[in-house]
Amino acid sequence: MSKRRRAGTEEDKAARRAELLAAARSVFARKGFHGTTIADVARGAGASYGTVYWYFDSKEALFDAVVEAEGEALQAAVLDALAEDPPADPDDALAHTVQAVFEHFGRNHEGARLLLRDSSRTHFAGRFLSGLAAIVADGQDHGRLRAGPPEVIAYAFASLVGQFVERRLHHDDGLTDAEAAVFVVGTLLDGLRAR
Amino acid sequence: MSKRRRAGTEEDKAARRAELLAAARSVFARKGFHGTTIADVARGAGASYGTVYWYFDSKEALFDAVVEAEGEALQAAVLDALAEDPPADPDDALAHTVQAVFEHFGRNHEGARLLLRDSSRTHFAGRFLSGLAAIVADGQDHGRLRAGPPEVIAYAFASLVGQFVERRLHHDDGLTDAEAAVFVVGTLLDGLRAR
Amino acid sequence: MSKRRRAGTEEDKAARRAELLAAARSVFARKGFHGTTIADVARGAGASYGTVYWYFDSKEALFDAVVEAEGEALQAAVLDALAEDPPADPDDALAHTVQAVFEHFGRNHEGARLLLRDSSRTHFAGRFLSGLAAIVADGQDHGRLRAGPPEVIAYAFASLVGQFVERRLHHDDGLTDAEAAVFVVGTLLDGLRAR
Amino acid sequence: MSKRRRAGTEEDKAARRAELLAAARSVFARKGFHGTTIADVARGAGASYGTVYWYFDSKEALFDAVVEAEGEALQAAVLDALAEDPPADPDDALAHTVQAVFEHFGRNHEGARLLLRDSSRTHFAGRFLSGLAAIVADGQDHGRLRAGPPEVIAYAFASLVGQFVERRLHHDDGLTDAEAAVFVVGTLLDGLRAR
DNA sequence: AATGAATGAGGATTCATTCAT
DNA sequence: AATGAATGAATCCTCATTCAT
Repeated sequence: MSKRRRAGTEEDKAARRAELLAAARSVFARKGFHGTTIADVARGAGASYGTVYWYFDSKEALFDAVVEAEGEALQAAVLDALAEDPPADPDDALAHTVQAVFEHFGRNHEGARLLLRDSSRTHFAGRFLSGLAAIVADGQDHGRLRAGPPEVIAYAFASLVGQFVERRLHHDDGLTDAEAAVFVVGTLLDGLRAR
Repeated sequence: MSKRRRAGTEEDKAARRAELLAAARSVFARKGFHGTTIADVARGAGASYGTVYWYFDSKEALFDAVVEAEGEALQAAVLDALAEDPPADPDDALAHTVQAVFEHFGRNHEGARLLLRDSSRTHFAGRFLSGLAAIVADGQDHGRLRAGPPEVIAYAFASLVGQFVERRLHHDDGLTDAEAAVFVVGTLLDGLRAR
Repeated sequence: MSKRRRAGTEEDKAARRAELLAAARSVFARKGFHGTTIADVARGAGASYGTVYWYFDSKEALFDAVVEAEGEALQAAVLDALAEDPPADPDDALAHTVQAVFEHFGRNHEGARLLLRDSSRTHFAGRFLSGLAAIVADGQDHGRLRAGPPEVIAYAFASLVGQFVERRLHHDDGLTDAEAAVFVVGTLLDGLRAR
Repeated sequence: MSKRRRAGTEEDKAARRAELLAAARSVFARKGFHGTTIADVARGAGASYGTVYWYFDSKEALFDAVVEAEGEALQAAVLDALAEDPPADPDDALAHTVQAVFEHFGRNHEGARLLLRDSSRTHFAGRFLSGLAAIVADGQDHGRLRAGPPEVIAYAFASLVGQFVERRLHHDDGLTDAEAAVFVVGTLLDGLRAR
């Protein structure tokens, strides 16, 4: 009578987890953490109420897993982009990275929303910053970037990226994100290169 | 069990409202919209449960009133600062404004949190942006600011301000906000001024 | 500052009570007992919150007073009608009475609703029944009405009246209440007169 | 503190729903819609607070379900009675039907109260009237019933039934409902048959 | 007499989480 | 593994009533 799913090998288990994660991703992105109920997620995954708790300890843990995965996807996207079109010099790396992030989020609104709303919960920036700071430091050492605390500069770029992505999620008017991004980030870079 | 408060003249009423607002401000800043309960606010104001509803129609309305007040405080702070130390030329105005915002939030962490967390609810940025955009446009007309869409540039500054204020709320390490702000905003300005 | 009403002679006091009663009547008729709040009544009377409690002990007492007044108005209307057009013989009295009730409620929808909705609270019928039963008994003694318990017969008439008035409150289609009433009550009378 | 109930097969689920419905029926009948709390119902069913909401969407929905069931029970009772003792001729059908209703409610005070109090909420009459009107029309066509709008006549009978049932709920003095009903409805019928 | 602020006990509803099956 | 019924704490909001002024 009850719609049990197939018995389940190891892969099945992983697949089920992935389904739940996907459903959660979609709902969290759409409704935010507080607006999402476990029931939403279960329904979205075609799973049953308690199943969510078989795979995740709590709503919190589920959210964290979703954000974790999203962060990894972003990182992979950036690495891919850099591998495909390697930056010529250190401070080019900064521009390329930022560009890659914009592009990733341009293709992936759900991910963007996920990492940016409930930001007090995601601490997304943190993950991203150290990498960016390293790039900045490298640019300062070997490129033409002005001196200054790398984490602060990295934070500035991350902020611009985050906010411009968010901007795109809200109004679609005016110039594209991509264009806005190029302009603003370029301007900040110019400032850094100045003198 | 409970002592009734003085019945109240007009001033008393305003005072009571202010007390509730202050309590709400504090709790909302600390716990966010969802994390805050009406009971928290009432307790914080030394008032009784239903009293909150005598002064405000709903939790939502209370939150809006708090945010509204906070926005006005910010605006006043900026105007004061500009009046006290009038900018010499148009693109100085931009720097002064941004500086004033940083300083206001530096003195007023609660306000910062209020306007920045639950940002999807506050729509704080919106109010701020048009003013900033006007300043940018002016700087482009009469100052030395590079051409480019003023709203986008304004958005960039607002983003930096917002994120750096938020940054300060989280980690107190490294250089001061003020310093960070001066550095980053200065850098962006330099970029704008660059040829 | 506070909009005190004129100081108040005895008549003023009575007038105030009447205002409150009128407001209450209107609101209770429209929203029923549970749907009505003291605030509604106060607002309707242009009075202040606590004033209601100066004149009435409780919501319940207020409601009772309204119903009481309404019952008296009905009684007066019926007496008036009978005085103006005195029934020729005892079982005519029954028809006239019922007719008068219909007409009164036809002119006075609010009153009808008041006495008929929340009927478990109004016990309206009770007041009306004894009078009606007396008329029936008289009709049995001196008219052509069939034998049978007068209270039961009275109750039957009251029921028909009440329900047909209520019917009118709900749908305005088909034949008029007056017509329907004449028909049905006439039919019942015919039955009573039969053999 | 609380023992969880058996988890439940399909039948268990239906049984639980039935328990809740029964409890609700009893409480609603006793206290009316407004007087009933969800907690009352839960307690009455030996269930927990939220369980009510597992089976019903809202208090309103619960009430509707109760009324629905009650209406069906009445209908079934009438059909049974007519099947068991088929009316000889068309206007007998009217008497039998009315009689069956009286008897059903005589056995089932809770049901009566349910369908008659909060009547603005139950719209019970509506369901009943069309059937009755058909019977009346038939009686006019093939029986000895006087001409006149069938819905109005049906409404009259329904009113009498309803009010007499309600009467019995309030005072138990004098002659039985059954007797009263027979008398009054018989009288109305006599009127209809007259000439 | 009148006011209206203050109180606080409800009451409906939601939802994360548990657990028997 | 999976189900989904059961739980009950938590929360928003309403409103009759009181009472200091």
